[in-house]
Amino acid sequence: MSESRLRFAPSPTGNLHIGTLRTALFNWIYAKAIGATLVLRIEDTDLARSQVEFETNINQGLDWLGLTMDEGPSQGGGWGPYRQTERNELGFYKAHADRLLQLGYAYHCFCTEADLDQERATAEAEKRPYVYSGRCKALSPSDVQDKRVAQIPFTVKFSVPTGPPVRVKDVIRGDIDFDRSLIGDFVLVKSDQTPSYNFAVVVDDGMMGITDVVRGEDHISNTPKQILLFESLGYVVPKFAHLPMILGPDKSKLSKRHGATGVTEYRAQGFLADAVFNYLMLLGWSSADGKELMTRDEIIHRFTLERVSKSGAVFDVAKLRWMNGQYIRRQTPTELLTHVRPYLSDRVRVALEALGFDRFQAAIYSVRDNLDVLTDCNSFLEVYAMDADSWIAQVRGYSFGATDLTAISTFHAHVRGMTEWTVTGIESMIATVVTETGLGKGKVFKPIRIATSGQPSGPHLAELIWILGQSVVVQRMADVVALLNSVN
RNA sequence: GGCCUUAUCGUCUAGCGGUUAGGACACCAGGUUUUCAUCCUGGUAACCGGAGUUCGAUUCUCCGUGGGGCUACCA
Repeated sequence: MSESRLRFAPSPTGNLHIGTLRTALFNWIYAKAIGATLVLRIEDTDLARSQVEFETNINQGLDWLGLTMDEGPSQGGGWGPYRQTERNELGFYKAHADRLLQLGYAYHCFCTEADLDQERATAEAEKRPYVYSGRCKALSPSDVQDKRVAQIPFTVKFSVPTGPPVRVKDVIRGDIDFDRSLIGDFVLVKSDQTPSYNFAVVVDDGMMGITDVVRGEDHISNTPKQILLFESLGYVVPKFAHLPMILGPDKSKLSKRHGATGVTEYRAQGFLADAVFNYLMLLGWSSADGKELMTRDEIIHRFTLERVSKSGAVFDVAKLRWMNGQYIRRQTPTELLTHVRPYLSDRVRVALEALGFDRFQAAIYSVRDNLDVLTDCNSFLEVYAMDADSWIAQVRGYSFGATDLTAISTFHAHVRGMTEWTVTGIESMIATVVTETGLGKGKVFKPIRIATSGQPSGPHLAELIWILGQSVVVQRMADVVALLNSVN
């Protein structure tokens, strides 16, 4: 049993994003691969943007993908609470800030936003990189006391100690050095007395015993700050692994302007959780044996951080759709029915349910090769849902020739006389029609297909006829024969 | 602007000094199928540029160039 503890730490400031989900996925897989505990921590310190509904959405997304968490707000665990607002109420961050203040690693800063803007503007005018001047560090204890008594708003800032470059040891990217003089003193506690992101992360990772941090590449430049904090606080610095970014077609960070980014949207479009899971794993990681279609277990057994790539990956919906189709085709009739059912339009669903369970299931299974996403199902299932009026209207649209009439009437005679209604029976019956009429396959199948379904293409003909049912087919053939005779 | 990072077919990627540079998606062409689709077979298509190291660089080093991220009292 490994002592490793990983964490997935989303902030509920929006619906679960596909990129965030990817991070969760890699954490989950890695946790399974090394037998680690995976913690869900809700980073809701941004009071203005955090909302409960987003946390709900995140949980739903994780559930959908089957990304179970070992500890978290709803799972509980011995290292809670798991929401930063709750941890703040317990004074965790305040205690750590006080400790840093006492140790001299932090100081009170009374600079206003305007002060800081000015510093920034000056730096820019002088074309020199901006770092906070640290002027409040020079305040004497009595000055600080006076300002606090006067209730002047303040932040607590970390005083970056001088020293050699901070080295981030990244499992995926190797060592990355950062010059401390360029880091600049940064905010630990905001003026509303909530912790800043970098501070909260370190306090929580430290307190929760996190050993491995797997997160997006966009956090790399935060890492030196966090390392400094871990060290100042006396916590063991965890191992870091920064995942490459997921990009839009224009190669910039995947965002809303590229289209759907919400996990919920992909579910709504009819993507299967397994397909999304598999596809997302292939964005920035590949198995040593080159296999692409893999079950979760197969991925777990093959996964290593060493095989994660370093460059960003463009999200390609076309490949996701292909993969989804592959997963759809691997479903059993029962599984497919379960997955397709929620996507059926009311009209199609009612019509199909009227066929009885067996034919309902068979109807859905008969169109599986046509589906890329589940929402495609309605258009392909339309043949089964067509009422007599629209069927006859379709049939009238075609001009049948003499051989067509022969094929249809011969078929009519046989189908009427069938005593056992099975797909194989229908297949051999159609074969009989072919030999009996002496017409080629094409000259028989096509008119029969149009006469029975009103469509020039669709599911396998014998299956189609079986699902439509004997009475419907016989009735339709009688109607078509009558129609054609009246026209001639 | 500064810091960090990255660079193989259009896209996802394999490659870890010597390969006909491989696979997948997409695309194109055949085939199977009563039809659409599926499926099968084949094809087009890539090492960003320049120096260096080396007998030999896609691979190692440096410099460019392109891309990306960060640069907040957002996470």
